[in-house]
Amino acid sequence: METAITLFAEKGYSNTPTSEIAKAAGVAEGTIFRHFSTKDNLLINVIVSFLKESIPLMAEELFEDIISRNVLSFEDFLRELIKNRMEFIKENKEIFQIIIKELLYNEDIRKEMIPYFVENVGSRLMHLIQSYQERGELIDIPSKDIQKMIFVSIGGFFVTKFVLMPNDEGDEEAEIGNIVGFIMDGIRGNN
Amino acid sequence: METAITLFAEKGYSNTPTSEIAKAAGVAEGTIFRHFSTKDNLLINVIVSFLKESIPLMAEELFEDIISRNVLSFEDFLRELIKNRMEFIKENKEIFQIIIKELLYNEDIRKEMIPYFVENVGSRLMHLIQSYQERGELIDIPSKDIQKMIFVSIGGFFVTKFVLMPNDEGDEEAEIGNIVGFIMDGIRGNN
Amino acid sequence: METAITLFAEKGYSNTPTSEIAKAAGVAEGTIFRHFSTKDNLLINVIVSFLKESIPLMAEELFEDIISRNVLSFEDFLRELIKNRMEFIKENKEIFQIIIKELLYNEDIRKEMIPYFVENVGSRLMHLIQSYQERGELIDIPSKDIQKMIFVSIGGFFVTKFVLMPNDEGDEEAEIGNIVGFIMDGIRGNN
Amino acid sequence: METAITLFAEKGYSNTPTSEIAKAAGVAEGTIFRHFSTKDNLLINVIVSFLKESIPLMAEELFEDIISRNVLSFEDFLRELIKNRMEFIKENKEIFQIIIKELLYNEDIRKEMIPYFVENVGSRLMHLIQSYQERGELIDIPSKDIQKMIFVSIGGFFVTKFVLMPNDEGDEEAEIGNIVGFIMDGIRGNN
DNA sequence: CATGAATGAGCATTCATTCAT
DNA sequence: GATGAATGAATGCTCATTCAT
Repeated sequence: METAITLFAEKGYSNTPTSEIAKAAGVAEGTIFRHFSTKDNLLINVIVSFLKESIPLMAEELFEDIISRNVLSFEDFLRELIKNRMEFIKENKEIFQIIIKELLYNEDIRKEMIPYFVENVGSRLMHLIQSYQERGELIDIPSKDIQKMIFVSIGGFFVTKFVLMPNDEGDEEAEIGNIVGFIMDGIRGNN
Repeated sequence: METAITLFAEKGYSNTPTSEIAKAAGVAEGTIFRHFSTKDNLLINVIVSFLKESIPLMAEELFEDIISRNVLSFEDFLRELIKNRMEFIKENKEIFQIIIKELLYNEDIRKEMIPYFVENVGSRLMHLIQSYQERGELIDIPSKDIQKMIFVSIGGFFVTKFVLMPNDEGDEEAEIGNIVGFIMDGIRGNN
Repeated sequence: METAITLFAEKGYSNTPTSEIAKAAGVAEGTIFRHFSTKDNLLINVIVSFLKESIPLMAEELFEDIISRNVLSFEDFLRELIKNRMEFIKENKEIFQIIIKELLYNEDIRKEMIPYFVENVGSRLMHLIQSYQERGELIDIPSKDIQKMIFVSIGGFFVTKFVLMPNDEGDEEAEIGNIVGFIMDGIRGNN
Repeated sequence: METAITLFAEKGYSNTPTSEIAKAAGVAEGTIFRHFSTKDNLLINVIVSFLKESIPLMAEELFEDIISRNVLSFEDFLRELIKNRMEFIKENKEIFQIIIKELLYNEDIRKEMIPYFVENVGSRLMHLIQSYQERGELIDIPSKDIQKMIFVSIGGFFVTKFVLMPNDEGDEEAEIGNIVGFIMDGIRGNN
């Protein structure tokens, strides 16, 4: 699976022959099929086992904690969320690239992943947004719209940084500051 | 090329055999290769000829006009920009899907398109942003950062709407309002 | 198709790789699939096009002729039938072997061929038998039973001669005499 | 071996993976190879151990008995033979199907089985025929020819009934009567 | 300039067989 | 003796590309 992740990330799923995966992994081609039965299944295994690990973790670590303590401002929460996810993706850069690519390319994966993500992450974020809205920290528009903006901004940021332009180095601290500022206050000048 | 666009959008470039394109287009398979010499080249032709048409148009129509007249607020400009591009993408939904998909999947295309786009659209937008910054309408951070936020927000919005979830109908007017509001003022509550 | 016939007859359908057929036929492997799309389809083509040629021929040449003239004894008819079919099978030995083998091995082919054969050959033979029965030349048991005996005897004879023991040379004239005598009069001694 | 018999009969030898046999038999795949060393060898074991059991039995039960007592007419002997073998095949339907199929498909098996069968069953039958011929009960043609007719008729009957058209139910008593009558007296009318 | 048959490298998958545990 | 993971050669099939007509 590790070898597959590396190769899929490099050349894309459908441009990576199983023979190459086998050779790179130092096993026979048959072994791959004994374990995963299908090349498609290997991809799904790679993705699912990553998500299974990462999404609950993310949910636990961040949301529950924060909600129960109720200590942070939404702005601080956002910063923590982005920092935390950025570290995570940096450690799992390759598989993140695969997921993003296949999300667009592969309808089956799209159909399975989007609802899974919305359900697990979306619903928690939504509650959080609502509780901050009640305290007046966030604007009073449908929480679903706020959530969507946040997803698009953070997702777009990560996709740009890790998939579209993976070679652009930037000052991460500053980038995070920028995006948090942007999500919170937009770009309007204050005169 | 029209047939190719339709099929590439439907099933993805690498899952569309040239034989199928030929049949659907009512020509012989050889004819495709006489004109484009390579399947890759057909894809590039499709994308490039679309961009050649659309980007200058976009540049002319919007930027020059606006800058010379100097009449709109940045918020109004943004709204016009998004409306205009939304119409355009709606009319060219299929090829937009292709470009987004291949942008992620195909390194060659990514390497060719991103600089082209940055140069043609980015530079103009940058100037515009700077002139609005000078008037104090936009915050005083590096104009490049502002531009990036705007790209990510608008791009993410379009990708979500037309590629990731093409079946979700929504109130467009409201959506545009939301995103413009978000880009300008973020999500912070006003108490 | 000729090459396929030879190889299928030699080693059996499922033990003959398409690669070998291609090589032996002096064409590329892809060419086989361009024409027949499937290995199964190649087999079916081989068999069907043979049957299409042979069965109507057999029906015309023998039955109609004989019935209309009404000249032969059933014994003479049998002799003619067997002689004629023997020549035919000798000319098409290989494909006969294929058909017999696959008839047993391949349920699909069995399900298609038996009814086809019964309908085309069986019904004509049945009428003939009945008309000979009316004249008292044949015993008075259900014509279907007579037909079945004849099929089994002639079929068994051909299968033994051309498939099971293709290397046993024998005096054909005598063999035919034997089998006609056997079908007509059995093996009972006359004391 | 029992599991193999069932599966070989169902789908044919070469369409039955050893993995499936192992699973259905509730043993590990390696175990099959520990016992039979080769898939081919498993088939041969299945067939040979069946023949070893059945042919001597057949020889003993029928021939010796009959010859020593010398009581039956050949017609009665035939009837007994067919009845007896029919029961036997009904009890071993699956393996009979396998043997018939592989007899045609597999040259090695054909080369081994036909001589074995001829030697064990053929020679005894030949003697029997000769003794009946001496008494004038059977026609005076080479006993080998009579034997061949009988083999083909009975064999063809069983193959049709149990392999080609295993779903056709029929009145067995009548079928046996028909075939015995046919072998003894043929189909000629008596006027 | 269009055609479409031919090509053959490339690929996912199967399966009999081996062997360390 | 049994196990079952690993093996890798073999196979049916696909598809971009070529080229004679």
